[in-house]
Amino acid sequence: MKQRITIREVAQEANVSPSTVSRVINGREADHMRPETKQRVVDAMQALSYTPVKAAQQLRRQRSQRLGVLVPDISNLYFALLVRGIEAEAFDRGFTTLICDSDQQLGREQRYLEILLAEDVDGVLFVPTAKPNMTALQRLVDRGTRVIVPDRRIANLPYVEADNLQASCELANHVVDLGYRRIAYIAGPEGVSTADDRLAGFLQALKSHGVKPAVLYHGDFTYESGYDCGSEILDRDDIQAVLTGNDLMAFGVLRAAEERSLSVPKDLGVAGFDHVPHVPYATFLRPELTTVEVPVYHIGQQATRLLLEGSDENVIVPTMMIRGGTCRPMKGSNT
Amino acid sequence: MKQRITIREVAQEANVSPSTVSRVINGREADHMRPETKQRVVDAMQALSYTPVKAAQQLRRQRSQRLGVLVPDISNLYFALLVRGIEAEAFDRGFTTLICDSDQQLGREQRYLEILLAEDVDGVLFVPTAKPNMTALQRLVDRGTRVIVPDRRIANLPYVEADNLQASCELANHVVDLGYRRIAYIAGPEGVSTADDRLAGFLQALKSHGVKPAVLYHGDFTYESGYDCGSEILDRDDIQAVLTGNDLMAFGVLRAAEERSLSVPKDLGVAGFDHVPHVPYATFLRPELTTVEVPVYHIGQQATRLLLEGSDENVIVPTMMIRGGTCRPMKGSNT
DNA sequence: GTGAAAGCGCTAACAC
DNA sequence: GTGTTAGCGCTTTCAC
Repeated sequence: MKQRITIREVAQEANVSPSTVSRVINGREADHMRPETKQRVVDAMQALSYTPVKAAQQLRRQRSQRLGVLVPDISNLYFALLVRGIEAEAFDRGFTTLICDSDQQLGREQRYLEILLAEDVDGVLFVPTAKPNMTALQRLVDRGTRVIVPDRRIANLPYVEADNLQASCELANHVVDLGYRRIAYIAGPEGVSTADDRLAGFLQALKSHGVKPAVLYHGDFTYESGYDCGSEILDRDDIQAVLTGNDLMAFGVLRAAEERSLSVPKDLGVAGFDHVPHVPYATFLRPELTTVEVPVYHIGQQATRLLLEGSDENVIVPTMMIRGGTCRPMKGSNT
Repeated sequence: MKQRITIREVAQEANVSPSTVSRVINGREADHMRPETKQRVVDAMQALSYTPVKAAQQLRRQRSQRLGVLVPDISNLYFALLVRGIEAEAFDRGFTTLICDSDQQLGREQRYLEILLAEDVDGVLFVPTAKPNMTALQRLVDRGTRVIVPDRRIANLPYVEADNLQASCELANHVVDLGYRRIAYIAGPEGVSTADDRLAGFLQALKSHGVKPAVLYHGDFTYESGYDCGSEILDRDDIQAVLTGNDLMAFGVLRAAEERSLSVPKDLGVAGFDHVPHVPYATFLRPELTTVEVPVYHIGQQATRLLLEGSDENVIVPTMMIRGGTCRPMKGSNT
């Protein structure tokens, strides 16, 4: 267990003072440093394979070059892709990311917000589970930590999200245009902006066509809730199409349809939202789902960029409608 | 932007010295602390909603209570589940995790190993992309950082993995028992122990039955490589079954089969390995795949446990064979 | 039982 | 241009 190399030893090796080494580390050669001095330092660092100790830098600088990321479930592909977008952008800008998984539990979420506070992160990307815990969040904000909300809207925090309302509206329009009239909807959990917006878009589209929603359920974005609500809906026996707040619930509906020997889309129309399983093998899903693609990776990148650039603006990213394996861009998606 | 609360202010508020506060923070009341003193401190911490600054603790203690996790791709469900297992176990033990995504690039992997060194993590869970970068790794080990390898074997580092060889062998036996004889295999990338072991198990099984592998390809665990190799294999027109090193490549083969109007399993047998898409909607994959379930989440937990308990033993976890929606435990899986 | 004091490794005034 | 010095917030001997 080798002893750790400090800035002093590098200084000694290079025959300079610690501050000079520090200047090199921090690219402070702008203050007219003699090139040969710098070279000596660089060589010494190399020779000793020196790496500055982050904790010491952090303590001194009062900045960590570290971002906190708090998501409900990282093994949910939706969030995994979001995290990858964040991570990629942060890495490019020399930041590391502290990724935290609240596992959908408010207790853990709260605990993690406290940890992020103690960890002294320079910024936080926070995707709340449901109703976020405001007190813990407030303490972060009060300390001057910038917080941004990817894929959601809460409180007065800046956000980056897809235009869920608009996209959901277009999707519903499409379904009505296809001739479906007795349409059921399974929304996501109330209070989550993505769920609320998608529901609102659906309702708006139907209203504009003078069609009344046949029945409305609230699920919780899980496969199981889609299956449960779907089962109840299909037992009514008069529904022509079911739309859902996300793809996972739509899969639950498909399962319920299959159990009733309903063929999709012949006997029943089904549409989801978010197009998460855009992994290659999604092409093997039978039947293929009509849905809207939400560019989560891009949302992650964008949010990180805004966070690090200190911008406070809100951003809406474009979506794409997916049907029968073909995509057509939606309004405003020429970016 | 409120000013950060320090241990001194807590001390002042509680009318004690900083050292006493520190003793409370670190549960040092074992050194016979007067209960009322402790209470005063606790109250003061509460009142000021004080959180110790991690960087300072870390600098002083020379330990970070932080684990580094380096994986090839976190949006790959396989690794996402692994990471969740790690994260859950670490969280329970009061450790935070620094999750790093090498994006399959050796350069990034190297860079991240250096970052983890500087971050002063107490341990590293490292899933190398392919041939790991030994120099960077060595520096970590030399510094006394414990490194464990989940789901893989490299160098002389302790590891936790499934018995890929045994499971692959049983799977291949099953396929032969079903009557298939002209069997092709698409292995994962050479040098990755999971890929090598699965290939070895396959070969061993066939040998024991006196069956010669019809043809052997090496893919790289991606869907595309499965599709490419699968296409070439199926163009030969004499293959009865294709086995692959992981599920993703098997999906590529399914796609190739579909394009040739081959029905699975009627015209062609296909089996994968790892059973990653065990999300609910995997039940909608058509056709359903025969495969082996690798308990990655559990591997992550186990590895973290061993890492934190300072154990150097290697662990093999049991697997499960999946066919037609039913599971039967494999040899030794009574754990 | 509790306090005083000395740093952990680094950066940033301020000297010179 | 480069060195000296004083901490960042905490833990941990060592006193008493």
